[in-house]
Amino acid sequence: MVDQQPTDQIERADRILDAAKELLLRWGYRRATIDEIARRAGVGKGTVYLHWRSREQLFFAVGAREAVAMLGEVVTAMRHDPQEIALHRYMRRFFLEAMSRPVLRAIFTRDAEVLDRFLSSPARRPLQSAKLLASREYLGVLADDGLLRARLRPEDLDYTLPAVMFGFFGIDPLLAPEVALPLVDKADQLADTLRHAFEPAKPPPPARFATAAPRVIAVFDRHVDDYRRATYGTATEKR
Amino acid sequence: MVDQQPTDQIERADRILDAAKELLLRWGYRRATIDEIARRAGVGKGTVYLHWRSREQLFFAVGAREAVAMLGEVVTAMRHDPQEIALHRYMRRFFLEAMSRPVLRAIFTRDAEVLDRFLSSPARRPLQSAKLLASREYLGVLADDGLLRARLRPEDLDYTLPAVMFGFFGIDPLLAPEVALPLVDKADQLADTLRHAFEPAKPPPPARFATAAPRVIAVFDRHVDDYRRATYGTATEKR
DNA sequence: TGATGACCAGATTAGCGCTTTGGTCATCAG
DNA sequence: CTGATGACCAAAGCGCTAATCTGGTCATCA
Repeated sequence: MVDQQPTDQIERADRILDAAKELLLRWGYRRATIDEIARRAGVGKGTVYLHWRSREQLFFAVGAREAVAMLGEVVTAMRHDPQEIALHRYMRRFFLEAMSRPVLRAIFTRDAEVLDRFLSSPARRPLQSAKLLASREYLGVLADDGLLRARLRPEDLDYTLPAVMFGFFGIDPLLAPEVALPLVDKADQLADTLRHAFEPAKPPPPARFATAAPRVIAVFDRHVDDYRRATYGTATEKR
Repeated sequence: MVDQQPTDQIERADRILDAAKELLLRWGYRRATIDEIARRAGVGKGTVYLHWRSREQLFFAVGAREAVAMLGEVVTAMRHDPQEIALHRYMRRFFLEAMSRPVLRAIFTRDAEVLDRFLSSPARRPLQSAKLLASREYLGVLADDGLLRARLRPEDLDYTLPAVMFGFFGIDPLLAPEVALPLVDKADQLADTLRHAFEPAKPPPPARFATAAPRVIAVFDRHVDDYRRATYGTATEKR
């Protein structure tokens, strides 16, 4: 921990992030101005720039904070039941969590109404990266412990897994309304698809999950830290 | 066959469609004007409207003609080797064919540069419909002949299959350049994914494909007819 | 010393003629 | 008489300018 931030700084950052999130969801990225965000957070505009380098970074932080919350749920579930580390279980939860959080849903469904030009902003990329979805380290642990299909190398998933996930996140507006499914059913379909496509045909013994779980959890804990730093960490950084 | 069109009418329609396709690919939907299309096809503007009700319908016909060509290849392959009717083989070919034909590639990758506001035109929908992708009838035949995974009903695929396909068609611009794959490798990944996700774990005996092939081919022949009619058929229809 | 908001340049929007274009139909050629 | 045409029209699109807004800075202040 190099530069732990004082609590009141974190609190102020949270107030600003709350205001930014609120305005983002109500008015969309374009109309959520720094002036209005600062006003609602009860701080001066300059103060916002004491926390984040730019408007883009501020909104990235909004997403990063949501990612922290989501991954927190994921890790909690994994601690409670090691089988949750299975790719299809993780992705099922990821899908449900992401779709239930308006900010993350906007990001993962690429909602142009909400995100507007933030969609094509480089600052958004880390929020949709392979790291957030399923990092190499995570997939490496699964592969090492026989939790992926035989002859499936982790790098095969670099292309294929994002393709499938992107499909499930984005397909809705393209389907006729009569094909609509409850969210949970979509998540189940996704889980089924991933399990058959990428996991061993016969379910691995529970012991194998127990073995792998600590390492998986360590990986995710690290990711959570990364995103938490990205949320608050720019304030004291040098330019 | 109610109103078979004279050959010279078909030829003229093809000339117009050629010009429309050329301009669509070179200039994009927005700038491909009816005037210029008519000029290049060597006909008066009014003549275009003797074939299609509107500009949108004309461009739909451009896509429908491509679909006919693509499905023609598919059917030919199926006649040559009954195993081609397998979902993963069909979709592999579909993906490769669609990605190799500029018009279809623009449609399936939702290329905004080329399609512009044709993207949100209702006339485009039948070109991306479940029918073109994998009709209920086709999936029904597969299910009846044991070519789908046990306990997988065709209607389960209504949502899931388009989701996966859409993902593979659309993921490219979202991935880091270093993850880029040759087209054929993407098609192979897609085929692998679909086979494991939706087909029986042990490959069905060849005889089963031979049995099912004629019915599958009949289904596709019907779809080809539908799209062919959609390509040329509006000329003599009443308003 | 940390917070602020007046300030500025550059980007965005609104207003407004001018041009382009999808679609029609009176006219004409064969 | 039939099928093809292009002049024509309303409406949408475009380019231009002036006026407004907003991200980001920094001198000033509590």
